Amino acid sequence: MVSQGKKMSEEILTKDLKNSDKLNTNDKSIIFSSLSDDTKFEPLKLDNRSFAMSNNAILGCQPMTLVEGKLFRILLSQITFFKDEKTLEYEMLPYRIKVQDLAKKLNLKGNSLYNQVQDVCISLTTRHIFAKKNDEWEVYTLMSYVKYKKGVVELKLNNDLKDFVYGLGEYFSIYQLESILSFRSKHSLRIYEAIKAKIGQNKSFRTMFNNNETVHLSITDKELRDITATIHKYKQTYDFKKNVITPALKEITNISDINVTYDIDKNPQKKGDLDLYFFEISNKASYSFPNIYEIFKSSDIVTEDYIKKLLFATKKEKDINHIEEIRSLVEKYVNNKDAFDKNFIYALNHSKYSLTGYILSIPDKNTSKNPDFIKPDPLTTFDNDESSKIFYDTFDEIFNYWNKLANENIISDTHGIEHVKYKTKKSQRLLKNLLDEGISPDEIKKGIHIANESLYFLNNHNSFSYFLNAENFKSIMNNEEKIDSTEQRF
DNA sequence: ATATGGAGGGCACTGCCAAA
DNA sequence: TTTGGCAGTGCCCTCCATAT
Repeated sequence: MVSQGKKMSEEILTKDLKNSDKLNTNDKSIIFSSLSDDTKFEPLKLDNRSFAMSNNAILGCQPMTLVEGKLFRILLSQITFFKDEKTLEYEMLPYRIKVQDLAKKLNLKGNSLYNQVQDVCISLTTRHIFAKKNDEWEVYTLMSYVKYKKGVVELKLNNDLKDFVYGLGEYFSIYQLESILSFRSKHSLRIYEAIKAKIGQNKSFRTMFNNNETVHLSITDKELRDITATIHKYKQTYDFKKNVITPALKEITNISDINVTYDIDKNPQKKGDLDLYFFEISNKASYSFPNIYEIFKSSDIVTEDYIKKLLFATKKEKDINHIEEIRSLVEKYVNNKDAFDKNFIYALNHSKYSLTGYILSIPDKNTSKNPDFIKPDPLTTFDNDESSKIFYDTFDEIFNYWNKLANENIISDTHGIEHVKYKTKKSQRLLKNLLDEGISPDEIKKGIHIANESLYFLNNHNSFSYFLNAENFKSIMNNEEKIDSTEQRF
């Protein structure tokens, strides 16, 4: 079927998907010979982080299978940007992941996991996104390349996607990956995304949805067929409803955070109105999603990567230099859900100005433009003034020791004493947890010293708050933190 | 135009066995 | 033990014949 030799890789990349399952792709030494050992990469982390996609992309046409769609979204959820020093352009990093881990995430079963993963990765390179607006249209291929070597696949998204998928649209949508990966039908996935995007880009829909009110929106037949990539399929409308819309809405209602039903216009004024579907969407009250607060609540998840992603999604790449400040503010709010939701998300949605500057103005009610401004409450409570004083004295002692070491050593100037941002309520809360577990201030200072000595900070876990996290602290004290060369970042 | 009940092809999933 | 091949099963997706 496939000729042997150097032509093979070329053939695979240009092959029509229908034939890809018949390819003999076992000769990895030929196909992947160009993968060098020292290729830098960002490890693909398999958690439940959200991902962002512009509404232009969501409402466009994405013809691909269910598994391909899931893999694409896993990749989107893991995007990390780096700045090319020469061109000053931002590029998306390639990802590497063990085949086993990827198969697990994609819920692939059976024993030929390597072939299944290989097949879906290769077929993804043949896929594209298509968006049309009036008489303009755009098509993007998804992948730059896919490589495999020694149990690890390396995937790189097409760098041009960063504008289309991430930045171009005024609106973007954030979803939790977990729900997306649960769908068993590709139509469910796409219709769900479209509904969320349409709610997200309309202010009154958004408000109603967040207030658990029922949202009514209409989608034309044409639009729905674009979204589901069924424009030339299901010529009988009834079939389309029966086999696409109805099952998809059923699955969405069963699995996701929303309930959806639909109806058609029973009394059309004009003939064209026959093509209109009316969707009725309600928020499942018990399900808090998608929620940036939840994402940021854990210090383990407030990563630079995620903030970068939000910045790109809101076209605020310039603010990347202020990630630490943003993170600091997040930490300040992190125990106050109302303040966080109202203030931070407001800033995110009103990114007319510099996002950083705008967010940083929020703590001052006088300068905040947010009409619903909520001043965050004190985050730590004590029985009496005396216990409060003892705690804050202890905190100052630890904090000053941290800064003393930072000033004397070469850790990083971001830990210098001028950066009082680390003296946040969150840090205080974390310290309180440590003290409550019976760990003495002296032991904590010893931990700072050990961390400082042990190259720990080189492994990107270099914030005061991270250090004070009980779990992280214990692992440092037990010397469990190891520098793994396969997990270095740029 | 709406509704019913499929066929059939392929996708997703599973288990068994062989090979390395 | 890990990985790959393969066949069987059931579901997803699409299309169609027929009836109301």
